[in-house]
Amino acid sequence: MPRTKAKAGEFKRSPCPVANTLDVIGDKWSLLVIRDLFAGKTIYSEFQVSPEAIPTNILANRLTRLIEHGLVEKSAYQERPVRYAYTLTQKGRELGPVLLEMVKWGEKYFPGSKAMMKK
Amino acid sequence: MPRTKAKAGEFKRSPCPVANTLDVIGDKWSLLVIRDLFAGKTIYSEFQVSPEAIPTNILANRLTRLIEHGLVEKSAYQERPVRYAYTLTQKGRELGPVLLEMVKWGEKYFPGSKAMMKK
DNA sequence: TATAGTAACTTGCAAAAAGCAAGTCACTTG
DNA sequence: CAAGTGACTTGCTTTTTGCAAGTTACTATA
Repeated sequence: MPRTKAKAGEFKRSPCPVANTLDVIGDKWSLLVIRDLFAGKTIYSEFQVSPEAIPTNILANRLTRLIEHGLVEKSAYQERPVRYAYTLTQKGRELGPVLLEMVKWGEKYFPGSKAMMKK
Repeated sequence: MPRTKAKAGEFKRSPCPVANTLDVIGDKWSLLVIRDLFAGKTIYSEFQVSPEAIPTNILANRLTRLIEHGLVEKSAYQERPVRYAYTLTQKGRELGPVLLEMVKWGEKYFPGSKAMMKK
């Protein structure tokens, strides 16, 4: 029997804001999806063609997780066939500074790497 | 046959600084160890008593990874018995701003969470 | 109308990483 | 010399990843 699905934020492993933040975005992929959203990408296939080549099942999983945590919204932008656009919520956009600091650090310590983020 | 051990930074999944940064600290635990180092912790047992209760094998693994990536240094601070102190390198300390932004975001979106980081 | 194509996922399964408990090693202390 | 302690390591089960193939709902073409 699968265990009961936990709602976003229901369990906390600690009272530390860093730990709580990591429980939402602490993995190899979530912040890359958010980076793409900042870069203006909105549809499934756009995320797939990023240079890191995220596996499709992981992408689907991360998008629903980000929605559950309230960082991303999904809305149909056309019918027949229905197509969805993913966009950042205010909560998601407020991760911009985190991303920005990672860009700075990454550009400094991985020479040759270069951000392509929109502001 | 186990595959050849990759040196830190040898392979890159993309030219993006965010992706490269995540390859170093993109998991649930690494930044918590770094947080503890910022908080002044230096020895193994101190990291273990943090509220998140990191499993001992994961702690050992993360410390060596952080050393391999040049974010942390290990030095004996006493002989008989030999005891080691872990400290941040300059490269590691420069992750401070990333941590700081996570603290801000976490404090905003996880009411009740409160940072205990030293500056 | 049948055939092919496409976007957006879902499913199945093997491999890698995480997590828990117990064990080891080098000492120190009573 | 028996017990204790800090710092890990090992073994094993569970969970998460990652790859590939399959599915669904349409559209476009012959």
